[in-house]
Amino acid sequence: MASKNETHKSDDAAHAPMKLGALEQNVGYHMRKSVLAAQSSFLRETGVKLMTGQYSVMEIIANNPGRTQSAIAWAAGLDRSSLVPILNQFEKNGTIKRDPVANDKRAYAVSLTEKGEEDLLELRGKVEEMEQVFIKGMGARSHKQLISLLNKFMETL
Amino acid sequence: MASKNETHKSDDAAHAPMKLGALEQNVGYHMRKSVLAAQSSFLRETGVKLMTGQYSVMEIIANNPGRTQSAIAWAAGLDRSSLVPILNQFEKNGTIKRDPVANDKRAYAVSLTEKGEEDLLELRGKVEEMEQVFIKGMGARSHKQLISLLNKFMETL
DNA sequence: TATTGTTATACTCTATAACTATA
DNA sequence: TATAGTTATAGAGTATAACAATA
Repeated sequence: MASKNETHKSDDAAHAPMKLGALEQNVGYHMRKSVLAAQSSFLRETGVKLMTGQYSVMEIIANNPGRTQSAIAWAAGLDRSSLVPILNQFEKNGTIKRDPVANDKRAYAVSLTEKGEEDLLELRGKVEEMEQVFIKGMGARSHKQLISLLNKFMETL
Repeated sequence: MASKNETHKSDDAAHAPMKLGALEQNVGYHMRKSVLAAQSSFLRETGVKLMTGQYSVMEIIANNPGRTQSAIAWAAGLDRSSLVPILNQFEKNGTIKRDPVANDKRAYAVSLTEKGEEDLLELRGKVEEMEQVFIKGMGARSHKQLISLLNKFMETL
């Protein structure tokens, strides 16, 4: 940020009384704001600047070792082509490996390396620490309910 | 998307059985996925490709006419500099105008033009149509609760 | 000195289309 | 013909730093 008055942490007197109108009942607005706030909060607390979705991709690979890139992209909600640079970076870092698939020479079986497993453990620790802040802040019940309602929301799309 | 098997609308047999592991209890993952899904869903239904936050900025201006760019940026969760190209575009389209401020020659009082009001009305109609799909899909009670929980979530940050 | 708006710049994230090598 | 991965390319969307004008 270029100045200090633009974070939502401090509601500056000069800005605070802003009306939202129709935005107030708009799920998209609240979700977008929550995501942005959560991202900068995570960066602030952990110092880790996550490439959006990087952690998600790692968890998906960890939980589904040996799957193809297409399957991973699908699970992450990304295009095949969008996953390529992410996996290239991971491979370069020694986080993942691409093994040949038995009966299909076009595809790769993607999995975490040992280093990848270690990296994930560390990253997951930080993510879960953050999650605990949320859980304590809003209550375990609300936290659980929020996830449940987000899933319900996605089902309507 | 480059192929048809990567949308979450169709859960293709080849991809469907993917485990999420720790992601399952991760609010950020679910929020991010919801936002992405909602965006592409809005594009699919309305054909309107909204610059992220464009609608939000219009509503903020409409509900707080005459405020400065800094105040608007703050309310939208953006940096001052990030708002400039958005407002330039709006000004070029004849959506907003920048008037001088009485006692401060540095600042502009931003407001919608008549055309801007009309544009917003049309856009708001489409957004509210989409919102009705959500409300019908998940139930008015859950919809309201989701917004409430998102606000609660943001307070923890 | 501090603030408003702006510019210049750069980086992240994502997609589309076309290519290659297989199937 | 169709699919898996890749490349080349482009376009949002955002931020930081530095600047001119003004406070």
